[in-house]
Amino acid sequence: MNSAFNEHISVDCVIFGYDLKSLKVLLLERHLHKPDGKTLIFKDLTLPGNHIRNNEDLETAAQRILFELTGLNDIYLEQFAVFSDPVRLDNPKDQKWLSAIGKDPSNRVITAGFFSLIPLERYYLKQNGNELLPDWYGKNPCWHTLDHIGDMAFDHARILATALDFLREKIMSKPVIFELLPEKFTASQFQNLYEVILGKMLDKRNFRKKLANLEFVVSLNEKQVGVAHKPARYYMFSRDVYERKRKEKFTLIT
Amino acid sequence: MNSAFNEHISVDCVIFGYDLKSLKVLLLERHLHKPDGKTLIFKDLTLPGNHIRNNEDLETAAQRILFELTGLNDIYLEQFAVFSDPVRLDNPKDQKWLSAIGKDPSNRVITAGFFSLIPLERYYLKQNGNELLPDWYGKNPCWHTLDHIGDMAFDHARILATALDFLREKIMSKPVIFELLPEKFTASQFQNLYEVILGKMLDKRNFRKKLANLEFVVSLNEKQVGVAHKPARYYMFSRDVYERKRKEKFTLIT
DNA sequence: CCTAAATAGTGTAATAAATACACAAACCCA
DNA sequence: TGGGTTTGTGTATTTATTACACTATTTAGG
Repeated sequence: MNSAFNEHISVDCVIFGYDLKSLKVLLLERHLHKPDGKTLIFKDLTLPGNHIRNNEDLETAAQRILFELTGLNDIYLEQFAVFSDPVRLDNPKDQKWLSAIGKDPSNRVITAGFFSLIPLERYYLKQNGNELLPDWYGKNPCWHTLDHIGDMAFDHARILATALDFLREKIMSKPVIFELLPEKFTASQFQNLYEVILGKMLDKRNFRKKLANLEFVVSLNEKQVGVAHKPARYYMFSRDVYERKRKEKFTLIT
Repeated sequence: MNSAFNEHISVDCVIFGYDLKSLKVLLLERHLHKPDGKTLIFKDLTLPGNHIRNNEDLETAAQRILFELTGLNDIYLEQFAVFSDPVRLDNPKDQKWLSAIGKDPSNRVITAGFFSLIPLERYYLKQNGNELLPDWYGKNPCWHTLDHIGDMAFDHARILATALDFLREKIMSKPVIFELLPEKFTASQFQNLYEVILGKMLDKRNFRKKLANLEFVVSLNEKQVGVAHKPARYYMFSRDVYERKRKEKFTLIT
């Protein structure tokens, strides 16, 4: 048991964030240059990922990657699927790229997809404090909105799509949505986040009625200041209350 | 790309069945004998599993195992988790066993857990038709109820427990429960299956009211015959109706 | 043939949640 | 002080949820 990389297994992280307007995902750039090191053959996007080490499990590997990229180590992380198509690395451009970086392009790699939710404000804090490598080994990490993402490496577009489906289902049954929000948030920000994830508008009054029934979303005696409109009340999520009050609903099937 | 086994990755199948009384899981026996081939060192239970082949993905490998074991190839199968603890094979008895069967006990193996639901009647049809190997290479496959399962190999007890949690969640949101029932079933059989999976009793009248509102569970004009009590009406699941009528409920969080 | 044993099948009243829908209130800025 | 902007609220209707107890239909057995 050592800490060398296991060449057969990798993890890829789909890291979501919310900037109070839209849902974002953190992606890296991949560049393939001609041997002269200058002429660009192609450029596309990848999910942050890496092979696992022989002494770590999948979750630990994903945590490692997240920490390297965001400086954060207490963020929401969950494995959501494994991608094991025997030909998942077999596109010509991916084969070229593997050869170029000195890997055996015929080596089979299976990857576990991890799903992570991060409060963007915490990322920006690290970034503004210069705690993050500005261009991360030339891979230039950037937050992308989900509607115009360019070409992606390997099967990463599929992994991303699967993660998004997973997110949509998850927010309906587990209180994970709060992992994307700042500690205190307004009802509108909360509603908007549901709307951007689900891709549909929700009725404001009915939404707030449901919100009022969520005992674990507690309303603070604090309002927005300095906004050019009626200031909104802040709410926060209480995990304590959630754990105590979660309802064991029996629903047959929905 | 060839069909040799990949020594790094395996799949393990948690195969559930329902005999109209209780929930069962299909397990194999593992025996370790002294080199004399007679004295038994230990005997325990394993989930059916195997390494994947280099030319198949995880799902295909799981299907292969299921087919070998049940003769069925159109049954419900879903990956539910990956087990990647670096020390998952490191219990002394497992190490001994790996050595005894000629494997390198220090080789790391990651396994994907698959979750399968099979209508027991179909299994018994195959079995009674002598289409199944009676003792399956000495591993004596048997359906076990979940309350008294003995010692299990590797981390298989944990995999099984995780699968059971997964099942409990899944039946509340997707129509998978019908995969365990015969084609036609009575309301009581249906309710009992929920009860044994969830481990709690449900109110009969309320259950039937919900059942009546499930448009995709259609009531047949057919009753039990030959039972020593009032014969019950049969129902069946209509996947067609389900696909057309499934409700897109918005629930915030439950 | 009558009875017992077993399970099926049904209704109501009270409470809680879901839906559709429109206008006044509070703040900043110019 | 008026205009722009976003917050925050209520009602009526329909639909689901819960708690709860008795009659009906069949076979088996004396």
